[in-house]
Amino acid sequence: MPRARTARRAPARDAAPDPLDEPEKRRAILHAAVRVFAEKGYHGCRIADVARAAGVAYGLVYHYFRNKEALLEKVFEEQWALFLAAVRAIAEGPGSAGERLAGVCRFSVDVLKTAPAAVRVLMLEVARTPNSLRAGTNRQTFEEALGVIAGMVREGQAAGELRAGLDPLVAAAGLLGALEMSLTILVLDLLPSGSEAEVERAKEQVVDLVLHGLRAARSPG
Amino acid sequence: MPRARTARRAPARDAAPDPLDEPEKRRAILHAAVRVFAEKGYHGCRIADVARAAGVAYGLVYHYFRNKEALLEKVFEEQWALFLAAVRAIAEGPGSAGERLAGVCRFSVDVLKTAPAAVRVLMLEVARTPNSLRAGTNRQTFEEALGVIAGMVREGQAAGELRAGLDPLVAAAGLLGALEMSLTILVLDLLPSGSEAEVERAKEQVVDLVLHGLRAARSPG
Amino acid sequence: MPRARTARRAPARDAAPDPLDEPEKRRAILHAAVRVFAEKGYHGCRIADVARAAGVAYGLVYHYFRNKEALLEKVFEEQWALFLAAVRAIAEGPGSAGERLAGVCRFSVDVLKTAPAAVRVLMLEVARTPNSLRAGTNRQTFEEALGVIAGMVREGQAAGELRAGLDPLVAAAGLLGALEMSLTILVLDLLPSGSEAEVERAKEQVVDLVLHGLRAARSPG
Amino acid sequence: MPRARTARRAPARDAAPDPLDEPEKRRAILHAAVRVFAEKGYHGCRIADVARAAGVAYGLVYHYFRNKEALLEKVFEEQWALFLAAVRAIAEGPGSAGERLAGVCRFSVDVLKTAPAAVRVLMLEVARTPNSLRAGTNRQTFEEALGVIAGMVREGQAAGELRAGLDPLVAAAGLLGALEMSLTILVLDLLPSGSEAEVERAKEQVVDLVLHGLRAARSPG
DNA sequence: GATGAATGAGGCTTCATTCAT
DNA sequence: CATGAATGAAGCCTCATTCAT
Repeated sequence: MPRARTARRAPARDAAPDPLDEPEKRRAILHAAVRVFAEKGYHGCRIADVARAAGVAYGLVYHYFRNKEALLEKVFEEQWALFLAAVRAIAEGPGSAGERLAGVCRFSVDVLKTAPAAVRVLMLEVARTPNSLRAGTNRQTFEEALGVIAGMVREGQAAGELRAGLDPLVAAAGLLGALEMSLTILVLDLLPSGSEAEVERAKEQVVDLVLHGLRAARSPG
Repeated sequence: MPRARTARRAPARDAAPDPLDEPEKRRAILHAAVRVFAEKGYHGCRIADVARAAGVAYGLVYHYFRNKEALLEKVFEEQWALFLAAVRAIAEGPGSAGERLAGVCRFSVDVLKTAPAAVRVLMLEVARTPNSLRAGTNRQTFEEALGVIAGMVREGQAAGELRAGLDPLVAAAGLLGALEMSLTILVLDLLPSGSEAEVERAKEQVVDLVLHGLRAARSPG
Repeated sequence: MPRARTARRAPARDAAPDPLDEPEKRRAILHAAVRVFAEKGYHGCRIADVARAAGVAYGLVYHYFRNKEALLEKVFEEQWALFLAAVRAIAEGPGSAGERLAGVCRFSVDVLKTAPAAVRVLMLEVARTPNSLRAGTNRQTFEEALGVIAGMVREGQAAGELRAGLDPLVAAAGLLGALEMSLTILVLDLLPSGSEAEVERAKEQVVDLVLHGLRAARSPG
Repeated sequence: MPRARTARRAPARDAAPDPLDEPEKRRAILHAAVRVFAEKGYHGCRIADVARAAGVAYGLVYHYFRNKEALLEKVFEEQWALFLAAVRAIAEGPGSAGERLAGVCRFSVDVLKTAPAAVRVLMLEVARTPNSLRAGTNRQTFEEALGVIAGMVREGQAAGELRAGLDPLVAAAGLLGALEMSLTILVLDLLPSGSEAEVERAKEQVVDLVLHGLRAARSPG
């Protein structure tokens, strides 16, 4: 009698399990980790904090993840994967390159509203520890995101819609950077972001900045 | 009995001493801290690492700085102060707003070539730990830099040189962010940066991107 | 309703079950434990290691044994019981005391060839942890073995075959000790023990040493 | 001004410092470790126990020793070094080979009276953990001791004083083993060892056993 | 000033053991 | 019987910080 759906292979500590089959508590731990890392920072929190936030026993974290760092990796991996998937969907969707790049910006700001904690982890912690961006899955995922965006830039340039001469990689990095720092000052409340309208406005500002740059259309300079 | 010339006010742990009178080893510690923080990150290094790199006993670090965090603050303070001073000099110098903003970008990339470690500290660690940007001198310094740049944007807008409608703060953040991420991919070698010429080219790309944005001047879109 | 043949008394955790009726997996666990304890030592292995080696889930170990220590006790008990039974058989068999003691030595070395892991457990772990020989079943079993051998010595002394004046207990301990250390250097490969012949020779050396001592028959001393 | 005697090189965690210059507390820790390991066994004690017994702070143990295992190694090393030195002195001293071997046995038993804790560590813990005798300094030291004793046996055989035909290594191992097990039963109080006289008697028994073996001089067998 | 021995709290990690299925 | 997810106490080790010299 095949115990099909319930068949659960060995916990496979740290390997990404089939989402449909993923133990509920493993997910709880990952969700809690996002919140806790976002709140107190990777170095500022203890595994115990994550476990408590997840409502599980201390040791269970180590049942599912090799150690604290592996947990962080996993969190990054998942968050970036989500982001990357969305960016890909936009990149492969309809619209001109400029429209799609604008879409990426808008999406990013929207996520901030929906899941600020996740964004903070991505923004404040990802890639910020030396040797984090420099190696491993994170770097790879980051490069992929960069590549997808650079690809859009390239398309736009080929279509004559975007300015030629710009290195697509530099452009992509600039876009992500501008995006990130803008989100950061939103997160840090350097910019008024209380109301829906304010965030909406900030969103268009970012889009505008990245697409049109600073200079006035018919600048005297 | 006045020990006139040697009269050194109480070590003034952690206060910035008169540069001319600053003990050589205090300076050595600060320099070492920049390198070590850049190399291994604040949390990834021990006071002993800094002391060793400075060639002093680690007790001495505590002679000059209240604790590890105070040392970090001081490092940030100095690095940002240098950056801020340069940005201010450019901001108050000659040229149109656009030219001066371009100057800031060029200066930043140049610093990277001269002192990559210092830049990495600024880029990777500053403001990236939750509660670090959110409070303290760092945030203040960051806001100042943001303000100076936003000021230039405002001037440019007033002069009709830069596009009105853009929030100067968002623009400033975008500029810093684009700058940072571009530098980051340079640092991470995602962009070829071996030769002088390559770095020079990257520099102009960044300037270009920030000032003109992505869209072609007479885009068909 | 008597479940006659299948009637298995409550698992009787840890009690030695009727050998004929012993669950196969219980035996597998015990066998695995001998190997694993021998390989990594009691403290150096986890219950999970034993379970894995036995090919069962580690929960099952607790089905059959109260805890890790009880498992160790059981392993010792079985190994020593086997050894003790053999020694007893020899002791009660034919031959002079000297011949029988020689038989014990020969048997011991032979076991090493057959089941080196089991010997290592006996040699390296038994009784070596403070409080292990000092109390519990192990000590008792050890004392029994000592007693049986001392008995043979006593018989030999009574028969005038073995030197009087020697404390039988000291003699028994000396014999076991010499045996153990000799086996140890075999196990550790301090002595060439690759070939059958070499082991055979070592065996006779040990017998010789214990029975005749070091001094030459008509020593000048 | 040369600070000759006080000149203390870097702590050299774990390296054997010049005895004359060894920090008092380092010595205290080593002494305490011998006692505590002997009392509760390596696995049965915590670093905190050692620190408390030594009257120092927890962390100081790690100032002088890399970790718990390194501390154990050091303890073994020192104890074996002392034993080895004594054995060497006896081996190189006057007397026939038999007399000197007897001297080794007597010395060993005497040490037990003087420093039972140290002996227990040597007896019960040394070489008893798998992979302890098998590698590292311990094995080497053990082999040396074995070699020195085997050397005496060889001399005795050459002089016709000891029985030829015996493998010196087996003989040395047998001697050490008999010695150890005899000491063990003394330590474990399987043999009455309360009074001075009893221990003295046991000592001669061991000497007798090892030198003359079990068999009666003119055994009927 | 300078040194590094000494301190001890904090936190990660392990792993024996329990228990629901 | 069998499984392995879940628990949590225990203990090793790190490292910021203090202090006597």
